[in-house]
Amino acid sequence: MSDNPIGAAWSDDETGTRLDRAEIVRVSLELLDTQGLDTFSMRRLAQALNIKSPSLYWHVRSKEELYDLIIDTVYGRCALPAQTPDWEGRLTELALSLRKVLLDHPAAARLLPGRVPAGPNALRLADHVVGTMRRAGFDDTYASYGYLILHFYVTGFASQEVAFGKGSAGDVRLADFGAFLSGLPEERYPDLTAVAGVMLDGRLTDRFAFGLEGILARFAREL
Amino acid sequence: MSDNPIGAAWSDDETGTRLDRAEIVRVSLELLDTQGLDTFSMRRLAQALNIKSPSLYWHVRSKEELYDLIIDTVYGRCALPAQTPDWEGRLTELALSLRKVLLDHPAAARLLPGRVPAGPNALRLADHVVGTMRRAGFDDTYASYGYLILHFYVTGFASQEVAFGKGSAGDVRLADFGAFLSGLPEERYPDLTAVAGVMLDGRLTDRFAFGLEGILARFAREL
DNA sequence: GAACCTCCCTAGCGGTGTTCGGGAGAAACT
DNA sequence: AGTTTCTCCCGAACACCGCTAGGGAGGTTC
Repeated sequence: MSDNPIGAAWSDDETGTRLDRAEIVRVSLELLDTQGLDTFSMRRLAQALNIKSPSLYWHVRSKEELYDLIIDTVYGRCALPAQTPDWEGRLTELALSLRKVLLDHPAAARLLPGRVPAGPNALRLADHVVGTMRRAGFDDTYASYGYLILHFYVTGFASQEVAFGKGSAGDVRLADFGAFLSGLPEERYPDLTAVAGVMLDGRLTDRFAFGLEGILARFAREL
Repeated sequence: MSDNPIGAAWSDDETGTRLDRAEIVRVSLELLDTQGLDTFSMRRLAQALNIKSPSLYWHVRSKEELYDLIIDTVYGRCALPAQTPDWEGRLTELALSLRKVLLDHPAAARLLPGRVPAGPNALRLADHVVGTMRRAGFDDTYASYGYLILHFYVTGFASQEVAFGKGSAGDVRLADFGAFLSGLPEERYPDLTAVAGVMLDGRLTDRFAFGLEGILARFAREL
């Protein structure tokens, strides 16, 4: 009956596809991307799935578990770079692409802090980082350093970025914050107000890469 | 009547002190430190203050505003380092002490991500960072780089740290996470499981300082 | 004495995550 | 074929949440 074009059309329009965790996460992410985190609730999610909210708890233990699933799905959208001997370049590429994925789903990125990334996709990513560093010559201690510091840096940076408001070009803009700083009393915050202007036109990608470069260079010194 | 020893004793025990925003924030922080963020609510806070929850809204516009006040109070506990020509040392000291302050109030630190630090204490800190870098010879662009990157790094790191659970010595322990990693299937995450052991005994302060060192060194190259 | 201001109250609205018990329908076993 | 079991969804309800409206007691100011 799935060959039936009518049935197929119906199942496309009316979400006749069987409901499972993957579908729940998919719709959740869609809802988060379009409506934001603040209005997200189990009842709204259920409504989007043509279901009542208690039914969700058959598939998911709690809202927290759902959040974990959502986050790991986002992690899964981050492609692992190809295996090249240039460990520094690979880690840079990985960090940049993970940040980009997180910024593509700012509402989901807000879920990140306060959560330990223990899903399969996050672990696969962690394993890749550790493996890259070990194969580059780092011992186990520094390899674990590398994973933790990079993880903290990327997720911390990204989650802070979304706090400043997302811009149109996929890059966060500091316009509002810059304007706010400009309006501060000059005598109390002389240096802040002085640099408020240049904060306006900053591309955070550059600053992210700048700090990342420093961290990786610090690791390179230990080789 | 405040001279009356009986009245004084009563006002000590029964919190007869006048209620203002500072007192509200003080009790909020106390509640957060002892009970955690998850059980914190306006009703519970009101109960701890011997009032009913609607009365809070006379002093505070919303729960979000209260959170802002709490966070800025925590920022206020971070002492600014003395003015020395060693900008790198000063910023290191500042970053370390800010992180320590945040980890001293883990529940409050969880409020940090998703929030722009616009309170007076946070701004004073920002001004100090920017001023330090400008006086060290950085131009306005790099000074604003410095503030943003350091802010993102410190707050991101700290808020991620509390997610991994706080240890007794004021330093976060990764014991649980390390044990979790050890239990993973070796064939799927070969490198992660291999380094799970050394993750156990890691002091996150060292890793925090390690990454910080790299970031600051990257800035030093631009001088 | 009247008007105002400060600060707290009761009552209640609309929402939340979550649990409980049940029930319809498909599947599996006897 | 009948019975049991399993899957998945539902209605009702609980306890709690942030927050608002309206009011009232007590002090301060004209």
